[in-house]
Amino acid sequence: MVDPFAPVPAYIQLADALAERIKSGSLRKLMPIPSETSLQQEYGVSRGTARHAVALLRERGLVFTVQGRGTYVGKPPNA
Amino acid sequence: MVDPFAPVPAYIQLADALAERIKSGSLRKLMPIPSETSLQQEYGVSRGTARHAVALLRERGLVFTVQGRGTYVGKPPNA
DNA sequence: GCGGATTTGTACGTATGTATG
DNA sequence: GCATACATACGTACAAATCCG
Repeated sequence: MVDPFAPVPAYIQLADALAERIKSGSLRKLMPIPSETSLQQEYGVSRGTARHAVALLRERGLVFTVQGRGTYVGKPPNA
Repeated sequence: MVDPFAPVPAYIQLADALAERIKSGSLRKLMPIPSETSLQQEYGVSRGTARHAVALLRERGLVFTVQGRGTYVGKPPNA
């Protein structure tokens, strides 16, 4: 759960939490991370904030996203 | 003016239009690009879409942003 | 092929916080 | 104090892609 009163923005807290779950191995390579709506409920944030957090992970190269499928840990298999 | 019916998203149309204005020299280095609210009115999009477009230009290294000041063409003078 | 469910993508709106001038 | 501008966060709605029965 994200702390809405913390000085660090919710989307960063969420991104860090997910990065930790990946680093710890609880989310493994090529496995899907929770959907945006799941993150919304699990962490008590809006979908926009969840999307923002996932976008950060994408910029860091930790995950890749496929429309209609989901977001996965690691780098895209092909291309 | 952005075409909301075009297959290419509004924020990409806007980013491309701004990139063109920079490339053509109508927006010159270290000069501020129009504010988000200006872009909003000039191109008939919402502020969120204007912000999205500017974020793209930032990722491409075409502009840099200073909170409370504005967004400028080129790279940050210092640092 | 079709329809429904799921998931991400786009676009809009509003409110509030923070920083600068 | 006020105006401007960016940052964060919430909400809604619909589109597009995918998957499955």
